[in-house]
Amino acid sequence: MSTPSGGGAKVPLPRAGTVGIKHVAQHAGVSPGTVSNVLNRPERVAPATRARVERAIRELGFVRNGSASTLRAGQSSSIGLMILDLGNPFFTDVARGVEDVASERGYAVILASSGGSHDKERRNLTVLAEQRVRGVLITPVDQEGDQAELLRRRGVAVVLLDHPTPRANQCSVAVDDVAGGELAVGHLLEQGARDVAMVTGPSVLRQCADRRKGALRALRAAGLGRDALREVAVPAMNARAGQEAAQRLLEGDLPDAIFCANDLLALGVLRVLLQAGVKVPGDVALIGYDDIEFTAAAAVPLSSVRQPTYQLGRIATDLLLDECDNPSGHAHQQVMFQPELVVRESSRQLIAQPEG
Amino acid sequence: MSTPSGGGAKVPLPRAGTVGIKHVAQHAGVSPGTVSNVLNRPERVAPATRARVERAIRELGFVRNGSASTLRAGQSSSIGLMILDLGNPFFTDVARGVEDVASERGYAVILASSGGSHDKERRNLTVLAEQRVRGVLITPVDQEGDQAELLRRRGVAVVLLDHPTPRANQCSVAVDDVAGGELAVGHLLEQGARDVAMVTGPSVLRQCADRRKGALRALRAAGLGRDALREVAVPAMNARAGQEAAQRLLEGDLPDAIFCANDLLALGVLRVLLQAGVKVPGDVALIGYDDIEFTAAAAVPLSSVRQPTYQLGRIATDLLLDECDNPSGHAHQQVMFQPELVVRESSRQLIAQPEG
DNA sequence: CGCAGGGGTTGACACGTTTTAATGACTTGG
DNA sequence: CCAAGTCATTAAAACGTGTCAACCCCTGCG
Repeated sequence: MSTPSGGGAKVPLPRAGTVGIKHVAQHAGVSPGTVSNVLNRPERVAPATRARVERAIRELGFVRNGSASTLRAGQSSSIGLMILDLGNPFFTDVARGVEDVASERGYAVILASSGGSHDKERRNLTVLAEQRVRGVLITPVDQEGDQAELLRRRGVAVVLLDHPTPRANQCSVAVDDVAGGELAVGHLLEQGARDVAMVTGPSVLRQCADRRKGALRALRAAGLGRDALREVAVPAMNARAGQEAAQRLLEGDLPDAIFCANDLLALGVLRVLLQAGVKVPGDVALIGYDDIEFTAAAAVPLSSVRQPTYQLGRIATDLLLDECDNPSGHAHQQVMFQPELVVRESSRQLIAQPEG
Repeated sequence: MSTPSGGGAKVPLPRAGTVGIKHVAQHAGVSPGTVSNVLNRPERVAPATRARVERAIRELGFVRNGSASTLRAGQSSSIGLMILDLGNPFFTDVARGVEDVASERGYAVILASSGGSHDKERRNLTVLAEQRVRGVLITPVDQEGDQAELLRRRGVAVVLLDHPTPRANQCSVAVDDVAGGELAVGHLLEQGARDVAMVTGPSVLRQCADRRKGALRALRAAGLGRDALREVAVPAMNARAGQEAAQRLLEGDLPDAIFCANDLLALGVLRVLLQAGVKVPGDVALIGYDDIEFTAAAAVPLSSVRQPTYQLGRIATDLLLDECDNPSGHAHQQVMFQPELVVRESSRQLIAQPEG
């Protein structure tokens, strides 16, 4: 009974993994169509038949061939998620939000990271397009190339993630980085800083450009010119790059305060400053961006700008799947969150200092 | 010329994204077989023909249908990577190694995270199996269920990642966690600790169990019984869980030293201890595990146990792809790395203390 | 001039699933 | 007891690509 090879096997079972719907059908004594029904509309199959088919599936170790389903259906039931950097907790938090919602709504997520490279972005998007994903969530490397536009023309739903757009023909979810930059630097100025440095990543990254714009705006509001902002650009957005930036700053006169375009940079900067005997915030105030989990546990608890990270992922995915499930009746939305200043020890001082 | 709808379109072009090899063939005035050749064996096609086809591909915005290819080929050219926790830098570092090698060798990576849940692990593996991935790299949730075994039976190559195996019928890449636990606790004892606590995650996790085993071994070697080890088990392996563990420890007498099963836990513990006014390492020595980037920048630079993370990913992927590309002539290997103790401030003291 | 050989191209089929229209069995009401 | 349904199941036709044997045409050699 339990020997699958027993029943007059007209179709011999090749290596496992090649068991198809037909084999199951034969084993259960039904037609392939019925097996398909068991898999996709179980309620249309008589209970007895269904049980027989399900047993055959178990016994043969059948696994549905997703390629064939997708081919037949014309589209898969997965979405692509393209982020900038796997090593940045900001993005992995976003990814958690995406996965949770997708899973709730019966979609699988294909996660890919561009690492900030146009080339990798393009290659990964090609793979996603070939997989006929239902839609794509993307944090683009920059405004230009606009790979996303190509996808949208091909009928793939696209939602921009952590990237606002003025265009009304697509969804986007973002946090106001200009406001965030203004918050951060405004706070530093309030604390008495007059000579502010900004450590920033590649200027093609919108996040960097916008946060810088906000920083300049804060300076202007305080009656300072843009020369008041010393800029240190590094080629990446991780702690190592932050260390490099700090070393460069140590070569000259130190500023009053440093605004880092993200927390990873800030952690790197902090480390080098402390090693060099610079007191934070005594000698230099420091603030980062993203408020990742580790900032609170840093050598000096780091001030930062908080974003609704997990929510960002959730909402973007909701928008995307709404568009997928109901392409015609979908109204594109551009969602913009406001960031929140989180003040910790690293930037508390200056004017308050004289007392001690 | 440039109007695709121009040439006596027998096959009308439906919505973009539905452009198939046939449309391209017609547009270029060749047969579908030739287009396929251009895509897969360009050298067999005459240069002039190839150019014509490539132009048609560009003009029509053709994108190969991966499902159809995979269906026809019987297997895809992607591999699955199943990790325990997206939020742990250890795993994202591993993932970087995997992606780099896979990309070098022409494979795509489908990244999935089980989050330590059997259920999610099983669901994700099912998706991977349905996608007919060439192979799977997996850090299993625990030894039991052995979902990986099922995959292997179905003819999918499987390499265990960060998980050793005694079985000779499969590849595995791991770091000796027992040795790591012994290193960590041995170090704490050398520093004069006598009352050691271990903060650990779910005991089903092999990493936790092995590191604990190593810890006990170190105690035994020092002539101490296993009661010398106070254990605090928390349900997750992140900073929040670490905070919870520290709060529990604060309710009773504090130990001399704390060994955390990973750095995220250690960062959480550190934070709560410092907030409670406990001096680290003055009152309590602390050591973590994994040596993630943030440990060095922590409030008190954290001692840890370093693993060759990126290499782990690279080597595992090499093994997997060797097996995929040459299934018959492949010799299974069980690779085991040795961890390395990294001593920083958080565990330096005790016996040296009396001097100051 | 005829023929062998080979490079270039073609056409048809197979991959495994889903779907649709049609078939068969079985129930119900007249 | 038959007609008209209802419900469960089936057979066959797609989806888009890759492969393979067959075919055509041109060149070079006898």
